[in-house]
Amino acid sequence: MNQPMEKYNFHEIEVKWQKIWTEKDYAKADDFSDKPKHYHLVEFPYPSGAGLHVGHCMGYGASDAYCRMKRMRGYNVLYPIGWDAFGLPTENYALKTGVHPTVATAENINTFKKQIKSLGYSFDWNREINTTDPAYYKWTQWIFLQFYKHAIIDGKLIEVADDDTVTERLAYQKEMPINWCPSCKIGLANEEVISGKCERCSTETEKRSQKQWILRITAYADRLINDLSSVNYLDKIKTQQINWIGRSTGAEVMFSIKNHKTGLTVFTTRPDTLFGATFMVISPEHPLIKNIANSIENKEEIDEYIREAAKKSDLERTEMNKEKTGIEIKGIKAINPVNNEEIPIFVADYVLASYGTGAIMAVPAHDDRDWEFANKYDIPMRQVVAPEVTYYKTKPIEGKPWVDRVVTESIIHDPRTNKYLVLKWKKQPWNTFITGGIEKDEDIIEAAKREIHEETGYKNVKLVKNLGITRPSFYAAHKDENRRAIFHGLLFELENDERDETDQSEKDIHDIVWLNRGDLTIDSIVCASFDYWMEALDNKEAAFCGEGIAINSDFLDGLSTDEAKTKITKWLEQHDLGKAAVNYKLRDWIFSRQHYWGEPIPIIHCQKCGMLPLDEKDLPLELPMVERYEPTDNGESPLARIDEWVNITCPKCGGSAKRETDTMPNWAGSSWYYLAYAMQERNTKYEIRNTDRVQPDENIFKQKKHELDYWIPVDIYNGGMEHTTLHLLYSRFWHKFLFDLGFVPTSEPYAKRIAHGIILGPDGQKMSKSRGNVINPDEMVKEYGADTLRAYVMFIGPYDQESAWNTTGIQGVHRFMNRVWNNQKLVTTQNDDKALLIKLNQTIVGISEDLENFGLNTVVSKLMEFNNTLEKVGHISTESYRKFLQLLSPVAPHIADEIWQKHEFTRTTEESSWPEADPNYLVGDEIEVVVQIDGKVRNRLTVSSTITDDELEQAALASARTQEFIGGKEIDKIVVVPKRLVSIATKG
RNA sequence: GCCGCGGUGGCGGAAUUGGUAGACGCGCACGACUCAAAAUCGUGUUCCGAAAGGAGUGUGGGUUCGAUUCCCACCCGCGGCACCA
Repeated sequence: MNQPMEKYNFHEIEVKWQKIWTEKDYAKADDFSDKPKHYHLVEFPYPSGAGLHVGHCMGYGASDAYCRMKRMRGYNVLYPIGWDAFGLPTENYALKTGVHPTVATAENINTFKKQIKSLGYSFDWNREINTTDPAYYKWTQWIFLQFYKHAIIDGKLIEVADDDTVTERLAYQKEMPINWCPSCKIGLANEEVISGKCERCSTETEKRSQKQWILRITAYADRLINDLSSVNYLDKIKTQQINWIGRSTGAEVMFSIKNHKTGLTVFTTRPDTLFGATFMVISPEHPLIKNIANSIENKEEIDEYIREAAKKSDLERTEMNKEKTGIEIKGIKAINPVNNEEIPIFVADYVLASYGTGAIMAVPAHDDRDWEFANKYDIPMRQVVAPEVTYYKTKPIEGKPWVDRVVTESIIHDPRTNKYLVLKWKKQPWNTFITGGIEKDEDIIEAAKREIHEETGYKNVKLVKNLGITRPSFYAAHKDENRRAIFHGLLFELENDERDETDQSEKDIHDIVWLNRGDLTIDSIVCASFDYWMEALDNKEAAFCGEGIAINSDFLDGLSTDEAKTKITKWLEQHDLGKAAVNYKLRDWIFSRQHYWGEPIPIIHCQKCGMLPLDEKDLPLELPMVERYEPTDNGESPLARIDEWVNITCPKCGGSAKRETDTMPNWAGSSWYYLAYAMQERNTKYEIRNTDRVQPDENIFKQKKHELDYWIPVDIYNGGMEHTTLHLLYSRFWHKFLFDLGFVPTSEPYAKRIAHGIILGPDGQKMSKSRGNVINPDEMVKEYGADTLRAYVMFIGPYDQESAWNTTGIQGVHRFMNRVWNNQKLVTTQNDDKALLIKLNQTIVGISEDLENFGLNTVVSKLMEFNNTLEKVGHISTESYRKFLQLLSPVAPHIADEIWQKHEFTRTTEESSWPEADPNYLVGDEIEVVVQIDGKVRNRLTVSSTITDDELEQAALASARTQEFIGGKEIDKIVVVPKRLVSIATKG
């Protein structure tokens, strides 16, 4: 190849190879093979009018590189693509232009397809799916019907008869307040409301009551948490799922209401604090208000508050969270079942109707929200948990006996001088507050006063504040024992100077000193509870929400929080006053939308027979053509306007009936699409259509059982971080349901989930049209080529982090491609230099590992490093060059194939196998070793790579430079790290 | 507030079973080519210092022969959740 190098004409090369790959059907996955399978899923795009986004390139390019490598390694790879095409943007477009969504979708898909193909991604187009294709959504509807026809009872899936109106179906209809977006005119799932605003248009949502279809995802809540332990997701994703489901364990407690038969049941995670409940709160929507309306003395006031609360949008309610409001229900009292205390009941909107029982017992001393509320409305608090403190100055000593005590610790304040009294000890270098043990049955205040009198002589002190109760552990040196003590902190005020002479024995021990607040510090005073007392002293106390030791709680006293929870729950169960209970933040999934462009819900409403599922053989229930797409103002779907579609005869009684007019949400079609890919090898072989050989009693999942058994689970699911809660949770839920039905072989759909970061605009801001910082992949392909764009999005930064687009960065990668192209001329028949062979083999090892771990930025940098070495060495053998092209091929497949072909290798790079490193060429003959002296690098030695530790140590010491830095000092220690370094520590 | 993640040159970022900090790329400087520019190629580029040397991975402490990596405390940034009892 001595002719002058022709220019790197990437455009020509890329078009050429894309055509060849398509003709060869290179990416085709085979159902069943002797090869190991790899099912690699990327999130299928929503074909919007805006076209492909560089963010898509990030995910698809990374996965494409991975899949190409896997194919070279001999895997039967399934890497499919399709279209998640139902949804609002297309409907809005239709609304504006009158173009039917089907037409707009087809156009958009065309554009997307062209763009995706221009990037050379190796998708298996034989398995392309489209959620808006009736052949596809037939099965989305079919799965919905299965939800309707089944229930989970005692953890088991059972079938529910059509006329059964009692059993709780997995799909059910219910009148309920929904989040209504007045702009989109659509009901939103809780998940689609972001801090009170519509996820799509950011309009404030309203509450609206409407009949809605709901999927009972909560029936799977525990499994959705527990099964996370069996999958390989990023911890971040697992945590997000767990938090979203929000499982809390605790107890339900029944409070009775004085002079009423009705009770009030609450859910609490802290039943151990039951003795500290000083009031109760119910949500404004709570039925109790209706049930006992006649007993309420301030009914009007309450009604007004409820009306106000109902008017508030979710946004207002959350914004209001700075200041809690509420109102006491006068005329009724609740009775605390453990001590029969009468406590007031409030209505307040900080308690949510939708969580737990919609009512709480309020324990202001141990809950921030209750604390705030009690403070505002001046409700008494009672501490029932003492925080445990281990005193840092005198830590308990293992092996010493433990002694329990109850102690008062008093701080005396003199308001005239604003100083605090401490005892300055004579024999010990410390100060203390006035402490003393409490005798049996002695009043705490009296005991404290007695102690104050004994130790200071002051006769007239007045208790001004309870500083709290703590439970410190410490070592008491004078008795040589460990102590666990309940400390009562008390603040007294000195009323006058009237004082008795103290005993000589007291005078011998300590003096009395008055200090300013500023001189009371944790170091100057021996006091285990110092921080707690000072917080209270400075009026900065807060609810103690942590765990500790139960106090003021009768039979729970002395127990740890965990022990107390167990004991009180048992007690409640024994007395039929409550039970252990679990609650979730996760709500059931509101599954209906009042829109046109979605899957029709296949249900029939007959006046006589009630609700009926559409017969499965009548699926798919196709969307009718309409003229107008606007949702109706009363919130009904546009389908409700088409009389000839809505009105049908009841399949059961033959009378008049109506179709359900709600459609499914955007999430429906994507909840099972990965199964559809696996069930559709090619259109010629099998089409998912109701017109072909599906028997009435058969379904596609049964027919395609072998294919599903072969492909499922998805081995790697790569997508955006933004879908890691909702879509992932929904599809896991559907999959578990299908697993229960026996249609899929695993309980989890995705063995591994990875997520890529987003690409920001060059300004570091999220790309958006309005900011004008959008990078168009088409333009990048035109200017630099697909290979450069592919390599650049890999090189841009760590795969899972967000990164900003850098215009000069892509130029740098393009320069690399050009250099790769030009370096073809360096291929010779000469033998390779050893240095090049070593670099090559190290690169093979490094890239293989990095690709496997999605360390894509370093894959590219390692290719660059090798290229740099090649340029320095100046020549490369054909054999080594082939290996380099193979390593390059997943990242930049077009240029790799083109050069490969020019060098007249048969087959394409992809058809070749992944190179193996030669272990003989991973380390050179000579290595550089570092000598550290007293922790600093002082010397570098070039030694044989076979050197032993002893030889290395000797070589290090023998070096003149080493000796110079040791400078005659005595050597304390020498550490040799084999073939890496020698560390010499000198004395002094 | 709670949970999670992170903080390394002028910039994006490499390197963690503790073992040469700054790979690779960008930018910048100088040089070659050119009438000139762009492109390309070469050399250099953590900071201070002429050098010897010293300092250095958010801050402060600790463990160690040795810490970006481990431990403690703190500061800052980002992401998620947010009155979930």
